[in-house]
Amino acid sequence: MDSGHLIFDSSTTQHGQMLLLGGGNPIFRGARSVLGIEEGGRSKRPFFTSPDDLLEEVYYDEQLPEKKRRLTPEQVHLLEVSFEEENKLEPERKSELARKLGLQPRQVAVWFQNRRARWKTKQLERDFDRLKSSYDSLLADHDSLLKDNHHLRAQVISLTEKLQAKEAEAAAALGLKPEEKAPGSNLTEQTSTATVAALDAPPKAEDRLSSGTGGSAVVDGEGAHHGLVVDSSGDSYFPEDYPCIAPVDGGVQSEEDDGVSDEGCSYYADTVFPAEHHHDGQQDHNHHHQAAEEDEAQLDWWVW
DNA sequence: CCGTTTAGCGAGGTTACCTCA
DNA sequence: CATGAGGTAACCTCGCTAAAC
Repeated sequence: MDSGHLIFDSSTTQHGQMLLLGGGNPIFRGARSVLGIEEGGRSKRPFFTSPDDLLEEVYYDEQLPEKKRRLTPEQVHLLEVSFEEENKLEPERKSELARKLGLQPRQVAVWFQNRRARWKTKQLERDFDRLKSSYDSLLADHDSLLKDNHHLRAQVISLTEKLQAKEAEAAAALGLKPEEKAPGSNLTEQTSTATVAALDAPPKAEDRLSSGTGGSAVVDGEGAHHGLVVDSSGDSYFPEDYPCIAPVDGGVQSEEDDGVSDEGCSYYADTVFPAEHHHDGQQDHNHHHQAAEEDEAQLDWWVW
């Protein structure tokens, strides 16, 4: 099962050292041949069967292992087209492609393997960018809300003080003592107290999170200006045009779809955002209250 | 049926070659 | 010309699966 390294196979050793010939003849340095690679690539690859082969002019002329060659643009184009159709390669399609392209089936298989790896790398980069911009937007919203809150609180205090002064004046005009309040004056106190309390209190979980009105407290309103979307079901914080991001709730990807799908799906789904931030019908209903309490306890959500 | 062997494939990681700035 | 970086073909290892025995 192990790869059969022939003496003159220039494949690397376990530590990446080259097996060089005759003191490291540069001619054969790294000459990983694309010739004679048998399907499967784990059986013997017929490079030089004996040292004598190397000394023959004919071999040099005709059988010198090819240096690694880039595929031609035409070959790459056809492979790309095929990859677009399906990023996995069935044996039949592999043979067909190899025949069309004049390549070894093994080369086609290797190209698809590498292509999937490249696709995955790019996809991860795209996902990272998306997540970062979402995070930045949310952070900006959060900062903005904190400022608003600060401003409103100052206003409440200021207006309350003015009202109290007016009440004192009214009481004086009626000849009442300062500790005696004019009729209805306690209403002002109650109102201002309630207002400040509202500014102090952390928002209810159902206000912060996606709700029936279609959005979180953060994302509602200004969030929309940043292209952020919490849709009516609260499934995703990703923009609507984000291609095929899996629903966060129950968004467990199938085995077949393990992030390497050709569908352009994100690698991130249920691991990115806490599940409790998304509605999930009955489960959400059952845990809503508890989750809200935990949120309030754990998050420094309402910071002055 | 059940365990073992074999072969193929995919993911993840690595190496070495090639190209280009 | 030398060199370092980036892209990529080819490879290795490991795990999994299915077919054959």
